[in-house]
Amino acid sequence: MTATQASELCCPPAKDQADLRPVEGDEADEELATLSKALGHPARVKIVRLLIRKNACICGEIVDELPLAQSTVSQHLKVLKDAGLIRGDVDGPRVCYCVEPHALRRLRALVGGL
Amino acid sequence: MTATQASELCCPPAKDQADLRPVEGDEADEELATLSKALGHPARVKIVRLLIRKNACICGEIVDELPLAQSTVSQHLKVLKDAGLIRGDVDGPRVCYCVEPHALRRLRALVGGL
DNA sequence: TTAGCTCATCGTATATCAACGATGACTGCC
DNA sequence: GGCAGTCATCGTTGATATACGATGAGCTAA
Repeated sequence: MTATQASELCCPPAKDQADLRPVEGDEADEELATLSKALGHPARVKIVRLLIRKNACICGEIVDELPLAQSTVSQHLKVLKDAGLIRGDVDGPRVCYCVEPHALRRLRALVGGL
Repeated sequence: MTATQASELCCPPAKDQADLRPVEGDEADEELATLSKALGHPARVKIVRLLIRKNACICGEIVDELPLAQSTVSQHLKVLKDAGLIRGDVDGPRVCYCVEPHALRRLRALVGGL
């Protein structure tokens, strides 16, 4: 791997433990709304896809892939992080972003529960 | 059925034809963002659930179920309708709302495609 | 026709979002 | 220490979103 490629710095194999929280009720509604809102912008959808496709991604790589300023991308990353959809691990001067697989599973469960 | 209950006025059995559109690419990203954005508010999640649970629903019933003004609910319904998630059929002085099953399936496919 | 009911739309106020450039914090290298 | 690179945050601007009351449009029944 090269220095400009994200690696296994973050994103551990993610032990698959079941999520036993209900997919209905007020809390589930809030959760689904929060996750949906985070995905409610094309740029953020693209970011999530990018992170999935490359498994992990340095912030700079994401900026290169999108027609947006670095500060704007950083803002979108913050929205996704606040929603729990992605994680950012500091790697020296860089930050390695990756998706939170359990959050994605949770979203699928909530949407499937509709 | 009583006058205050939604019936089979709208929501036909919905013939199950497969959706062949891709779950990736720019168009899919826009679509997922649009649908997600529409679900990105707790009140709208509750509305969708209500419509699913009752199969269909008169606008007034929805207003009764939510702690929001009628005009606000109407606005949320418009957002959901514009996103294609629900449909509203006029029934005399009332409007019968119901979910668009294919839109829900499409959302599941798009989220599943992540 | 009139009255009443249901719902959409308008107008408005406040809050949040989305985008950018500029700046600051932090790291690693010389 | 000083410098370059990477990314987050700040400050700002314009656009949307959210909520409400008030009003209007359309139907039904009297």
